[in-house]
Amino acid sequence: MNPKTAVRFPPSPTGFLQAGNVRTAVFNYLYARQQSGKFVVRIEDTDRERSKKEFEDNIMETLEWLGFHHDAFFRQSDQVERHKQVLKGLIEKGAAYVSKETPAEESQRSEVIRFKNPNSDVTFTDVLRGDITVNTADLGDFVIAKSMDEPLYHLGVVVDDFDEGITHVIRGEDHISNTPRQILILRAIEAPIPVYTHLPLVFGTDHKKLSKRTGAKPVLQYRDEGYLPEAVINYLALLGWHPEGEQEVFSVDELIKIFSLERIQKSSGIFDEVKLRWFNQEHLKLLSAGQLERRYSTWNGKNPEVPEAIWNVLKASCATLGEMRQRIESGEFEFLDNAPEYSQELLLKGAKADASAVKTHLEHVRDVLRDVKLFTDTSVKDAIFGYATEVGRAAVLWPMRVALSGKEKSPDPFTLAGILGAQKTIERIEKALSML
RNA sequence: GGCCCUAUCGUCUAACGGUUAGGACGCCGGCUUUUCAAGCCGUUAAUCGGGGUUCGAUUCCCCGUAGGGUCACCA
Repeated sequence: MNPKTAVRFPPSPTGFLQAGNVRTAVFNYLYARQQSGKFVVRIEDTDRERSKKEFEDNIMETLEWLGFHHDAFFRQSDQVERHKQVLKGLIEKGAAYVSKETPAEESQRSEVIRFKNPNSDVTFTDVLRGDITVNTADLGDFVIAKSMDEPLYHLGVVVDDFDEGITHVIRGEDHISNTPRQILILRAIEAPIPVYTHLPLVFGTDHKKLSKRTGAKPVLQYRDEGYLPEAVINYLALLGWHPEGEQEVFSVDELIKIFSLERIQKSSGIFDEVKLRWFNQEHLKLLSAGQLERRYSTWNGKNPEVPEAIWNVLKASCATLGEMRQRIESGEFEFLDNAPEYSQELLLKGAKADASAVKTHLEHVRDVLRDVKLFTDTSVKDAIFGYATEVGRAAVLWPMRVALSGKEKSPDPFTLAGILGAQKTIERIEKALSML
């Protein structure tokens, strides 16, 4: 670990983690790992009223699923004594003061701690946008604590970032307007100013900041639907950031290697679930049949009973593990174990040939297959394909496929033959023959 | 409304000031080992508007316009 770089991901446990939050986590994590720096997770629970344990659990479970392991973890509520100490120092210096108030609302205190605003221009440098100057005068003497024991957000953030040695603050651009007042506090406690990178926001299809209301799902729901964490990370990383070149599918390790703050986009992006699906399917395809089966089993909690070759079929037609489960559990592949029932009509439907011709073809196929020594999908294909091409592929392949599957739609006949093996394949062709 | 940020195909994006403005997703079409997929090939589609600067602006500057963010004793 390189102490030169430290970043943090500080969600407040007032809601579940959705794609917008998680993308911030992705950028922070990628940057931390690339720099061999420290990735700090901090639960911002200074608002005791709204903070809920279930949300903290959701946050930690999401990070765990993504594989974003932290190098340090703490809750802001554990730092109250430290915040109190800083508050005292600030008041002694005259940088803050206890202010008597007339509560406008019932929940408000008659005494709060306000920061003495110098009412000046504050300029900071954003990695993406360059210098940003804001006049803090219209902020007034803002409240930094409700009481000595109840620090508020800005105070907590600044002190905790300082204590953790945070060097890079990578957060949503909705925090740009918070930055000047945080810098004011930073100066008052004589803490170094971190490098700021304000990320463009992630919008929903309504072009508004992603939120629960606008249909943002908890990211864990994508896990439940059968998305792979590496696909979610890949998609989110490319939402608002782009490497050089035209490659889009990357492993997490590759992303860590090539990520750069400088190439982050300045304008907001819309979360597109359709493209996420595509990324997921691409990552699914990267898995071998064996790997896929293991991932599926872990995800589904039990071992599926389908032949290994089916995983390759599933990969070509499903974008998520959930879709695979649906296909498997619908009984679609039961025909592999039990000889299928079907009508003569279906057997001839796509053959573009009459019954007697089909009969001749299937007899030929049967005879040829009896002589195939090493019975695999490719050897079956080698044995039959030339003949099929000669007499018309549809006339041979369609009935053969129906004979093996009993279905209008299925994997191709060679794949099926390979899965079923010589005996079953020939038996099923015999059965079809008996129907003609 | 004040302050701040942003602006390339529907979406994600590429393009040291000089490209027929490129790629990806989706859509549509075609090809194929019949069918459903996958794969391959192709089509459709964009520089917000107006002024500058420049031999030359997607690119730099200004003004509009549009979108967004933020203005708590929330974070």
